[in-house]
Amino acid sequence: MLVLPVEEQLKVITSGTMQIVPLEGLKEKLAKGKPLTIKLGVDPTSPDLHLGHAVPLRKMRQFQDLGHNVTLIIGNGTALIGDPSGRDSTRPPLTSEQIEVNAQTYVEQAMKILDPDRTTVVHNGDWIKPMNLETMLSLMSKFTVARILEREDFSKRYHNQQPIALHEFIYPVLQAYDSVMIKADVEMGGNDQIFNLLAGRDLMRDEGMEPQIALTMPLLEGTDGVKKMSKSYGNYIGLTDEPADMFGKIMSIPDELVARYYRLCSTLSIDEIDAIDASFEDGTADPYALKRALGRNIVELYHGADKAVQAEEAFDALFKKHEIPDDVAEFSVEFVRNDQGLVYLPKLMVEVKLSASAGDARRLIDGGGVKINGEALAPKSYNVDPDLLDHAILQAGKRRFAKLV
RNA sequence: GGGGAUAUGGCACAGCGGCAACUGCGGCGGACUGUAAAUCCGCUCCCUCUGGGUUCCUUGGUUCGAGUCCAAGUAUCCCCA
Repeated sequence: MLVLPVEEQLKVITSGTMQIVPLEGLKEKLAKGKPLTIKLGVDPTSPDLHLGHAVPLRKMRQFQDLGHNVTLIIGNGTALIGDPSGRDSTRPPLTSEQIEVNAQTYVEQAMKILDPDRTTVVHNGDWIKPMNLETMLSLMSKFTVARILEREDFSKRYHNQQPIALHEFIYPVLQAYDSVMIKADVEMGGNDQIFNLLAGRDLMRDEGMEPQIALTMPLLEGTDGVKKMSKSYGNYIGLTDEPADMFGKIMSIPDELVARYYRLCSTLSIDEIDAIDASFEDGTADPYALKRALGRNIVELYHGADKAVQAEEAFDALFKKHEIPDDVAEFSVEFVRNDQGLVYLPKLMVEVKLSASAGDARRLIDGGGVKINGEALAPKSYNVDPDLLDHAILQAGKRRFAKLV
């Protein structure tokens, strides 16, 4: 299976990667001609994966396609700490049950990208939880506080006078220990993981093993085009997002990000991606067409070809023709009439989840952002005739709908 | 263990004792568009609202009135041990 020469493999492996430390070491490992063990550790802190999580997963898939093996480490042990990487505050702890549930959905979603036949899934709680204090202390003695404090996220928190809890310091130590346990050849991670990955190298060397190669992928920017994709920023594209939603979110990324998304998220070949890159470079690219094609590609990857076509059609209907989508969420509500027999709309909008509060709904109406059956409401028209609302479709802004039944 | 500093709405940063609280970012809505970017306008604690209610770490106190003053507590950071 492993027939490709080292240089050919490197072309695939280096596409889109941020750092490979050290590159020479990777070449040496590849030159042995044996399948390597590629490690990715994941903390099941959130049950939903997004395209940002998919970036390293896709790189792993490329490794698999080159004939290498992947070990996915479910961090049910390390999750007790919560990875401080890139964080500006301590993570809230999770319960074991939450972690189990999250881990399961994580693997389910990851397998949309990975090749299950070449993937091994292990739980680091298996060796972390039974660890005794002696082993623990011996591990911790291999790292110094100054070294750990070098990390940007820690030193930043330190200088910003934000708290760092003691247990957060041992996260990199435990992650490094995982590499020892599974004898990783390459550990992957987001670029914010570089410190943890290098800690793995140190510890492996300490244990007399050949140190792993650290390979990092860039952090994918979210739909706002600025901040890294993250659920808490609300700029994420979830792997389980509905096809139409996923397509729409991809369409809303800034043009500058299209080439990058192709590189990090699409299934196109390296050559095709290089060509797209080049077209952006020399200004011959058609960003709109390329973005649509990107949307199709990504939706197809996670939902299949049929859904991708439907998603694109639904997008056109909604945003080019301004049609009301046919899968609007339905609500059966009782109309509460006032003395004049009218219905107070703001309250109703809260009930059908179009608005967070009545006051918010009132402001939306005043701003001209509320429509009933496609008709915009005049400012201050908070009380409406119930006949108008009968089986009506309410719309808040451009994309939020609710159907009354 | 001793000394000092800080604590304001999603974030950042203001706030002579009369404030639902300056400003920036973010977010939402509208116009323009390719649901992009840029630009312009409006909104951004809750409430059927020309008004009412509840806020500025917590609890007490001073005061006609406190985010603003006092006391205690809590949390974080800094210096010393």
